[in-house]
Amino acid sequence: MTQDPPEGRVARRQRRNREALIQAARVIMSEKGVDGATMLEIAEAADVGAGTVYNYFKSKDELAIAVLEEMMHDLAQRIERVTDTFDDPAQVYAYGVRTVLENATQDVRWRQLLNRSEVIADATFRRMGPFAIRDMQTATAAGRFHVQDAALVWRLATHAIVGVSLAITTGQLSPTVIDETVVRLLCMTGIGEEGARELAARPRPALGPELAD
Amino acid sequence: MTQDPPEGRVARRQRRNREALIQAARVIMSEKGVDGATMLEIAEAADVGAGTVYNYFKSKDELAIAVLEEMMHDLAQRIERVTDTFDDPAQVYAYGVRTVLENATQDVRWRQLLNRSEVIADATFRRMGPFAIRDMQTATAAGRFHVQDAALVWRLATHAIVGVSLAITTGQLSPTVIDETVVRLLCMTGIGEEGARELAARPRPALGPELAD
Amino acid sequence: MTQDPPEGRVARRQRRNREALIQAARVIMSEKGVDGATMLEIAEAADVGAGTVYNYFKSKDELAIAVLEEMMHDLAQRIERVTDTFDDPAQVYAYGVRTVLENATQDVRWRQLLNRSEVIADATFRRMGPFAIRDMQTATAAGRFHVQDAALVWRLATHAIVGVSLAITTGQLSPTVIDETVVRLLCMTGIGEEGARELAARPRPALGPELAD
Amino acid sequence: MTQDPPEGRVARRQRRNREALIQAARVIMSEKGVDGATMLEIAEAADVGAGTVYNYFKSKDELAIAVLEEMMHDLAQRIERVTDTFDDPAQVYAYGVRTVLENATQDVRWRQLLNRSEVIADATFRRMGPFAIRDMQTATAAGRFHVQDAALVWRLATHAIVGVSLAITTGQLSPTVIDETVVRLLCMTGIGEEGARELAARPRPALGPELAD
DNA sequence: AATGAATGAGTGTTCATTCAT
DNA sequence: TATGAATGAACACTCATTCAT
Repeated sequence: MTQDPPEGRVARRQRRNREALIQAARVIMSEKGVDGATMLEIAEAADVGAGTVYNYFKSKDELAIAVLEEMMHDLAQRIERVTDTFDDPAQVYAYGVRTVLENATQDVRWRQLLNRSEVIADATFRRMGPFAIRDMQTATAAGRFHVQDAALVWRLATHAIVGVSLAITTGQLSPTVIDETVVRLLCMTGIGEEGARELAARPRPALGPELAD
Repeated sequence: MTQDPPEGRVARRQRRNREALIQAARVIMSEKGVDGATMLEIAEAADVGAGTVYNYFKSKDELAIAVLEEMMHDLAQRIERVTDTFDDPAQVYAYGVRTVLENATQDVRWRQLLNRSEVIADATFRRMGPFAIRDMQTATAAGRFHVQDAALVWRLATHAIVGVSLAITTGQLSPTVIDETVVRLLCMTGIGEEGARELAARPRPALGPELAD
Repeated sequence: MTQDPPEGRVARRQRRNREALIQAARVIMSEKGVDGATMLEIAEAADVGAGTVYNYFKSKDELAIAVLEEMMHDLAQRIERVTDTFDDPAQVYAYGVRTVLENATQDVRWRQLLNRSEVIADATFRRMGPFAIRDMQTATAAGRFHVQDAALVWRLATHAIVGVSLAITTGQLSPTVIDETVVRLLCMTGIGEEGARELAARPRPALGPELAD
Repeated sequence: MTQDPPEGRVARRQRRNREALIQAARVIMSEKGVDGATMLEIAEAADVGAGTVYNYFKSKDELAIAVLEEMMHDLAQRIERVTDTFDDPAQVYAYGVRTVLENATQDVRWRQLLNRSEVIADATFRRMGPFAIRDMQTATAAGRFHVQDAALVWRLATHAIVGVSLAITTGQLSPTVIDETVVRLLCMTGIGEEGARELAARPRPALGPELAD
């Protein structure tokens, strides 16, 4: 009964470097935007050589994507922490959908990070998918939702969310459409319009603060 | 009986150029961000030579500011169009404050346009000031507000709005603070907390669409 | 009856710059190879700013192609100077074909300049085409050749030349195949094998020296 | 009764690595040129780690030299195979000189491999020297040549060959000088101009193909 | 005032080489 | 000795800005 071999020094340094790079990029890119951040300053902030960044990320773009995914991971955990106490599994999913949509709309960094919707949608799908899918399945088991292919529903939802949020942040849509968007996305779970409206109208506890680095 | 002395050809072309440049920059910078937009492509879109831009704007930064101000001007007009029909002058101001705050929070372009809060606050103060100040004075005359130096109150409000919106868009504050922020800003007019809450709670008609270029 | 408007100062400087760049690149790239030459040293040798090079050539590659074409142009002129005195028009073409082939094989710079055969073949086709085609047509008119579509024959010849020379310079073929290659290429003109052999066997005056820059 | 002490596993692997590296470099550098080839891809093609290359070659330059020498070794063997059947020992040397000159002129890889003449001359001197010197001595013993210090003559010849070939490949000399160059180099052996011309004029069987890797 | 060629500082990225393991 | 992660110098290329015309 051996444990995992106690991660060698090299592997440890690599993990540290990778994380340090993502954190440094997260801070700097959030401040100045992706274009404003230079690879050199990120490298220096992470205390590695200029070329080392490219041992971990093939390009600045890939680093930006890693930062985006890290932020999504964070968000997912903050959502978990709130929904932990919910009794109704359907409400867990509803809270998640709403929160993701609001963040996509209001956290500039999501857009500042990448201008390409597909990338954001993809990251959202992959990083938050496990939770969303689990929630839908739980709610379906509890008889609240009626979803067969939860992954598909989540795929549809992420693209819809990103598309709408893009339209809002570029002034094509008014932010007031958020409420109705949530209702429509909940309808996709087969809960019925009444149920969807009721879910969407429930009071929503505020999200905890962003995790420190 | 002549009209305004028929603006000479030169002056006409200059106005056209300036406006064309702002419109071109608005479109391109909205799409690609300030950094992503090049002065050359803006010049070409506005159908002027590369160097000509600098006859109108001292730098790319100054052009971005002009675009920001243009967008604020637009927003002010769209607000006017809605509040035109309001009976209560206090509500006019309340609607304006809330709308500016929501836009500052949700329209990425404001931040994408400039990273410096002071500049945004300043532009907001100057471009929307005439309306806001007028509204406060009207409401004061009607006995709803009690404001002596409306310009000062508006100055305070703009900096507060921009600061809070920055905190929201960078994840330091939850978007849910918006409601309370509006109430507190209304309190500054001397309407009293009860009145502020009541004003803030009134239904808000949606803003009209952005003006075409 | 006006002359060409006496080329303005701008146009003059531009021509000077372009030529200076090509000459500088020709010298430096010949010495160190394309990869070994840096755009900055070429710019400095041509006495222009680092960025200016890109006003004339979209990329280093394009500059290398321009140098290649310049060298072909030179070669064409040196061939002309020799063949000027030939009586037999067929011999003019024969001399040209042989000389191009020998140069392609022996002047490292052609290969050092570009590693891509198609580009070399294309440059050869375009820069020497006018001469080669004219020669074939003259020889056809004189009853020596029987060529309908001279451009096509020249197209075939250039690709064949470049392909064979590549094989020779990479050691796949022995340089001794050059003689037979010339004969076969001459056969394409319809002069018949005997005639081709006779043409190929004639003594060949040496080419003059490369033109100074 | 043991043979050569059965080269230990270590020594065997070392020889294999060194050879594999040279072969890999030969192929890749021939394709892309020295600058175009990266040490990493060479290492991978030879199936060793990136750092391992430096246990065998101090630098990329030194590896390129090793490749050059390997190619010379090859060439020497291919020459041997042809001259094996020659009766006149003087002709063996003559064939060798001519072949080296032609190759230096026509095989781009020699120049692509290294830009410094001295290095090429040196490699030629060392790798082909044993054969050339032996041939001169044999021919002297047979009364055909009159050479006292064969190594010196070969030293002179190699520098002359490389110098002329450089001039040809850079367009300073016409390839037609090759014939006369061979004659003059043969004269250095004391065979007399007549003899040299006669030797140079003899038909030359083609070289066999390059050895596969 | 308008033009667009010239400029050069600044950036992302590559890669030969080193070195700790 | 073999490894491959780390390094940083070097380079192609972009683009805001200037300035001669």
